[in-house]
Amino acid sequence: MLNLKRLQYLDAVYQYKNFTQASEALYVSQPAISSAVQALEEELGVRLVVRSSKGVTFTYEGEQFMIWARRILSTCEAAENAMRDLAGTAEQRLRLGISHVLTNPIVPMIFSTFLREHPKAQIYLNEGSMNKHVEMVTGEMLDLAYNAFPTAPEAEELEIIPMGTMEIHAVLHPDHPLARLDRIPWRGWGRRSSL
Amino acid sequence: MLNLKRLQYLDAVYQYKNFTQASEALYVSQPAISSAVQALEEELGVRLVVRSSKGVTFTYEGEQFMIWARRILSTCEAAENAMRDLAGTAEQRLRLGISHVLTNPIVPMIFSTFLREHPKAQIYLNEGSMNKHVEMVTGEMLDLAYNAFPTAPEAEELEIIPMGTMEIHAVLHPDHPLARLDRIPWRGWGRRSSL
DNA sequence: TAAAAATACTCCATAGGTATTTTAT
DNA sequence: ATAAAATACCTATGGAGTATTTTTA
Repeated sequence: MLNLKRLQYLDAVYQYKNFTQASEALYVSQPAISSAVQALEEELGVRLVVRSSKGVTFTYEGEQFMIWARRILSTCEAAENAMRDLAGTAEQRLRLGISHVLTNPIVPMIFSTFLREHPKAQIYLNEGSMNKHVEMVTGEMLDLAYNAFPTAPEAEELEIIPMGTMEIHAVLHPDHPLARLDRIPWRGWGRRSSL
Repeated sequence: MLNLKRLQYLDAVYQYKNFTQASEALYVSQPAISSAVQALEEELGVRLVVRSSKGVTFTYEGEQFMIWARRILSTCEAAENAMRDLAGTAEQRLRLGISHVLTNPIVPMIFSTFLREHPKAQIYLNEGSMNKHVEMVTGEMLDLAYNAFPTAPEAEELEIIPMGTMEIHAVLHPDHPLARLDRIPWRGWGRRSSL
C-alpha cells in the first residue's frame, strides 16, 4: 500500500531534481528522502530516478509515476480542504429542527438572541415531525431540535434540556359535557373521539 | 497529512457499517480500526461516524469524506497497476539503440539469438546518433546501445562490453597520393579534406 | 445479557536523525 | 576537492495486538 508521505517526498525531489534540496524544503534529513524514494522504487518494482553526483533525473517510469503521484496528492489536499470547510462552517452553523406547533415561540428567540451572539452564523431550519427530529439529531443531521414529548427510543441517548411548560387549552362548545370541568383529565383523551 | 491505510480502514467501515466486521475483513484487530477512525476524525476536525452498540452510521461529513476517500484509494490502485504494467513489460522489453552504420551486423543477431531466448519480448529499436544513445542509456531510456567510439563523457558511467572490431577501408582513385600506402595513418585524417 | 466500541497497556516496526562513507565531477 | 547520495547505526514515535471496560439495546 502506497504511503502519502513518500509521495510528498518524491514530489519535492521532482521539483528540485536533488535529494538534498528536497530534504531542506521539507525540513527533513537527506537520508530520509533517500530511503523514502528507495522504498517507493522497491514497492513499485520500478526504478524511478537515476542518481548522479549532480542530482537526480527521472526515468520514464518515474515521469509516468509522477503523473499519478501529483493527482493523488492534489486529491488529498482537496479532500482536506473540503473537510476544513465543513468543519469551519459547522462552527458557524446551527441546524435546528422545529416542530410545526412550536415554531411560534422559538423563531423570535433565534433572531433576537442567537443571531446577536453569532452574527456570522447560518441557520438551517427544519420544520417537521418531532420524532423525525430526534432521529436526525441522533444521526448528527441536526445540532438541536426544539421538541416536546421526546418519547422515541433514540431520545434516551440525547441530552434533553427542559425549556418550559406550555398550557394546553381545550376550546369547547358550552353544551359539551366536558365544559363543566375546570380541568380536563388526560385519561379522558384516549377514549373519546377527537373534536 | 492523510494516511492511506486509515482511508482503507474507513472504507471497510463504510462497507460493513461495523468496526468489528471491518477489522475481520482486513485481518486486523478491532481497536486498530477504532483508533484509525478516531485519528482521522481528529485530523480532519470532523465527526465522521456515529457509534452505537449496533454498529456505526456515517454523518453528513462522513458521507462527504467517503466520496474523496474512495477517489483517493482508487487513484492509488490505478497508479500501482500502471507501475506494475511498466515493471512487467520492462522485463519483456529490450530498448536498443543502434547507430545507422552498425545496423547491418546487429539486426540478424537480434532476431536469431535474442528472440529465440525471449519469445515474448518486445524490441524497441532506436536508430540514431551514437552519442545520443549514450545519453539515453544513462537516462534509462534505453537498455542497451550498440555503439562505436563511446567518447561522450557520460559514457564512463556505463558498462561497456567490446563486441568486436571492424575494418575500415578507404576507397581511393588509383592516382590519389594515399593509394600508394598499404595502411592509411589516422593522423592524416585531420589535415586533409574529406573525399 | 449480548454485542459493539472504547480504553489501557505493551511491544515492535519503521521512519527519521546523526555521523560517516562512497562516488563522481 | 566538492557536492551529492548511500550506508550504518541508533532512537523514538506510532500502529497494532491482547485484555479489559464501558455502553446500550
